[in-house]
Amino acid sequence: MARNYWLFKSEPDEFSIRDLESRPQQTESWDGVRNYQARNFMRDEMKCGDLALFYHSNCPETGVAGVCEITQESHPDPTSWEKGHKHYDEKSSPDNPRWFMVAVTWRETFPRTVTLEEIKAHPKLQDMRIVQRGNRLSVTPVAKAEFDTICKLGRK
DNA sequence: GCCAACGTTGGC
DNA sequence: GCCAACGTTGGC
Repeated sequence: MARNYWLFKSEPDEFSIRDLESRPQQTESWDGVRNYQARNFMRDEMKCGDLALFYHSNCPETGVAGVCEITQESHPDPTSWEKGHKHYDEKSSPDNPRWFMVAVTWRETFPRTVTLEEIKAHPKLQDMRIVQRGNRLSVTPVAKAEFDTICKLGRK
């Protein structure tokens, strides 16, 4: 089975690729996703071994900062039933979880960020959801060719 | 900080 | 099931 490719958005003030790199085993649960489409991608389609672009949003240099790998497939997100948690949802419970998360492991931080501006200007990256107006999904699928193109840009 | 775009909620 | 109101996202 071919692996799939993804893009994960995160505000670096909250959680950056450097944060992931410095976690134990360089691994962290991607909790807090509260959007059904993004949840369904994680729950139904992500497999161990899939690779993901780590995108920094809402910051001085928005763009792809590196790569991580899905190392644990989806399971219920316990922060969803933790009262007082920022992402608490009263309709989610251990018996009937509404939200799911995967775990990701750091793979590389690019020597330079591939900026949104650059992605928007690149002829091969025009179909990426990140360049489409008003796109707010925090987890999106990416084509292998797009993934490879971005890695090439980030590594040089 | 602004504001357009979007997803969700809830009254009807 | 419609849709207006609302809250959030995220580029700028």
